[in-house]
Amino acid sequence: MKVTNEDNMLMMQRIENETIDLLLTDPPFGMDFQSNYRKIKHEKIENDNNLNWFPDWIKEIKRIMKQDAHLYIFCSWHKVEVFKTEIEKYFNVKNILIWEKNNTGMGDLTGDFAPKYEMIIFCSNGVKKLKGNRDSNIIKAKKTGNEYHPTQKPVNLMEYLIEKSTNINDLVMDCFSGSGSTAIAAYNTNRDFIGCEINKQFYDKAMERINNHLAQQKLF
Amino acid sequence: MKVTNEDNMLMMQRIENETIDLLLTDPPFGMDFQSNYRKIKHEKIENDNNLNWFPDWIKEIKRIMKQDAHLYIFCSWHKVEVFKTEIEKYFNVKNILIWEKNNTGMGDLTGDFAPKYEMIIFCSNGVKKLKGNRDSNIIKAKKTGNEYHPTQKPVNLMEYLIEKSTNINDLVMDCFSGSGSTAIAAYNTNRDFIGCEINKQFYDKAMERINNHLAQQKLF
DNA sequence: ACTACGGTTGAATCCTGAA
DNA sequence: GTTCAGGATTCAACCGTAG
Repeated sequence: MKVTNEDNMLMMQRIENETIDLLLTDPPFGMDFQSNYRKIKHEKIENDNNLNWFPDWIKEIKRIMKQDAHLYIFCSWHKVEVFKTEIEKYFNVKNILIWEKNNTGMGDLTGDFAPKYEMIIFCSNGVKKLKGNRDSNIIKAKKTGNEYHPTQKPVNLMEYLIEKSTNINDLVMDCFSGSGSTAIAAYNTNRDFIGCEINKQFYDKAMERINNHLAQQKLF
Repeated sequence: MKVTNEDNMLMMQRIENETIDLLLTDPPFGMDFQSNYRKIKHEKIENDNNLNWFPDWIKEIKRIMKQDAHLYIFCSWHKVEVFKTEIEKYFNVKNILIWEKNNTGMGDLTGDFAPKYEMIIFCSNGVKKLKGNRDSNIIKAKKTGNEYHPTQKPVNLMEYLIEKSTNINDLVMDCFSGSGSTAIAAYNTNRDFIGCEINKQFYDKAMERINNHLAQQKLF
C-alpha cells in the first residue's frame, strides 16, 4: 500500500507499462463546486472548471493498465459526454453504472428533479470477466459521511467493485484518493494499492484515517 | 388526439412555431437493435445505426416547442453523449433521469453488469416549474409488456412525466409513437396529443391499442 | 447618478436511514 | 415510533466596479 501527496501524473510517470490490475477513481468532475450549505466546510476542490487535463490523463492511464483490466471512473451526468467520448478512444466502455445514494442532493428545488445518483463509467482493457453473480447496473450504497472529504465514497461500495473485478493481491490504483476510501477498501479485501492525492489537507486527513484503520485491524 | 403514419419530420413541417407544451418521446437509439431471444418477434427497428438525422430533428423540435416547455427524451447510455451534446445546442439540459425497471435485460452475461435502466434526458425551453413534490431523478416503473413494440413504455411512467410538466388540455407530442403508450397516457390525463409512427405495422398495432382503450373508457 | 454587468452570498427541499 | 441530520446545487438578491 502506497499513498503519496503529489500530482497523479507525476506518480504515474514512475509506473511501468501494463502494471495496474484495476483503476477505481473519482476524478474532479469539471464543475465549479462548493457547497455553502454543509456544516463541515472543506477546502474548495481544485478545479479549473473544465476538463482540459482529461485527454492526457486517460492516455497515461492506458499505458499503465494491464492488458486485461477493468476501470471504474466516477462521473457526474453533467459532464458524462466528455468523459465517455475521451475514454472510448482507449478503452471499451462496457456500461455506465448508477450509484444510487440513500438521499437526494440540493439544486434547483422547484424546476428540477432531485439528484440521487452518480454515474460510474465501467470499462475494460481487453477482455475480462466479472466475479460472482450477474448484478445489475444500478448499485445502491449509502453515503456514509463526509468527515474526510466532501465527496467521500462509501468503503463498502469500493470493496464491492474491487471484488467484482480483481483477485487477491492484485494492484488497485486510485489517482484521486481524496478521503482514502479506495485504499481502505483495497486493504480490507487483501488487494495491493497505489494512489495519490494532490491536496495536502485531504492527503493528511486520509493518511490519518488509513493509519487509524490499520492500527485498529492489528488489534485483533 | 391525432396519430399519423408518416415520417415525423413531415408531421412537424405542418406544425406552427411555438405550439407544443411537452415533448415526450423515445427516439431510435442509433443501435442496430434486434433481440433474438424474445418470444414475440418484432420487425427490426429501422435504423441506419447512426444518428445523422438527429441534428436536423432537434432543430425542428426547437422551432415548434413553446417558450416555456419541458422535454423528456429517452436515451440509452450507449449514445448519451451524442444526444446530450446536440440537445444542449438548443435546450437547457436540466437533468438525466434514470428510469429503473423492475427487471434486468440481456447482454454480456459474464463480463458486464446487467442493464436495468434507461436514461431520460430532461430539458427545459426557457424556465418552467415542475408540479407536485420534489421527486428524485431515479424513477422506478415496471416494464409492463412488449406486445405492441419491443421498447414499449409503461403508461403510468408516461402519465407521471406528463403530470409533472403540463396542465390539463396542454398539447403533448411524441414523434416516435411506437406502441402508443404516450398517446394513451395523454388521454388518461386529459391532455391533447399529437404524434406519429413511421412503421406501418407498429402504427396499426398502436392504433388498435388506442382505439380499444378509448372504447373501453366510453363504456363508463 | 444611473445602468449594466459580474462575482459573491446565503437560503431553500424532502426523503432516507441512523439514532 | 419519533426525531434528526444531511445532501458533487441552483437561483435570486446583493454588492462592487466600470462605462
